[in-house]
Amino acid sequence: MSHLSSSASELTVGELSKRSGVPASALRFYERQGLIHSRRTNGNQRRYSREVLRRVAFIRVSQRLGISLAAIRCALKLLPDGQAPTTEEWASISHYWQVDLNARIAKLEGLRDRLAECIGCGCMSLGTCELANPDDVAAKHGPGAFRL
Amino acid sequence: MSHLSSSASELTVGELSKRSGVPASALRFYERQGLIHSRRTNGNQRRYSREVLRRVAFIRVSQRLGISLAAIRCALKLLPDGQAPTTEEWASISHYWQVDLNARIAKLEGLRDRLAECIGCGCMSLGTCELANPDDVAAKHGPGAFRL
DNA sequence: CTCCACCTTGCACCTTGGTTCAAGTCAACC
DNA sequence: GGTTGACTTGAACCAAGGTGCAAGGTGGAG
Repeated sequence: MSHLSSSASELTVGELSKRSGVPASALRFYERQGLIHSRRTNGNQRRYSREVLRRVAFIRVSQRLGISLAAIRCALKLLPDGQAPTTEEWASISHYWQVDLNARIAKLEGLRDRLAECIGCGCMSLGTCELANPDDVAAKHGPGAFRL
Repeated sequence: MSHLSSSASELTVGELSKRSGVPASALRFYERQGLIHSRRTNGNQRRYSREVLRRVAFIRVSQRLGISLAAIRCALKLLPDGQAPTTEEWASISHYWQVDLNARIAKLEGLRDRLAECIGCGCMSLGTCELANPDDVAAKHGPGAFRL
């Protein structure tokens, strides 16, 4: 057996790193940001419970979808304390992520279509072009995705 | 007449800022990044030729499409020295931007669809989920056609 | 008890796209 | 020539999402 048991009920940060594929520095960062939590040993070392593994998986999947850590933190706050999401909770949060993805897709499609028009008109005239004059000034505030 | 002529053939940074709607600090930044250029007066002040106005418009439209300044700089390097893009050149560059937009849209759609599958399966299991394994690492040596 | 791998902390640094500030200079008008 | 607003520079700072390092502490095996 190895030196820090790999079958213990709790994980060290290094073990969590290996098993999740996430660098330990990132895990410490997530903890500072309040996305995951750990217990401390007498000697001040982190010990993670097994459900944190699922929590980290959730975080990485969400990030891969382009969700910010701030929004992920908001989502995780909706879950029971320190628990990994159940299947139903995961499905419910994923629904928000889907709405967000669809909104981003729609936005890009809108831009693409306006660009197509714009190529035809060759405008670039700063006063008249829709692309040059972003009307939707409000679109850039808050933690973006996830305004509940 | 105002203090710095607003009808001169060259523009000061403040005039360019007002006419383009881009903060002077951003214009200086673009110049440091090599996206726009200026002549200097004896007293070391910037003077922009009028075509820079169109160049800045091009930059802002491109940014609005989600193109990075680095990519915009590459695009602008394809143009004649210090000239604003002609209509044809603008159309030709815009085609690249369209390809880029379509690629981003396709990527988001792929993620959305995989998320939809994933919600059904409730996997989150780190070893088998496609969303959790961006590089297809797990897909190769798994039990065959089993996906998700 | 020793050894050594692993852990702890804080701090500095990276990228992108800028903003803000302080100190000093230029140019136009009177 | 003097006033005043616009201009110049570098440096510091912001957000996000981390990485890397140095100095020192922990903990399990032998």
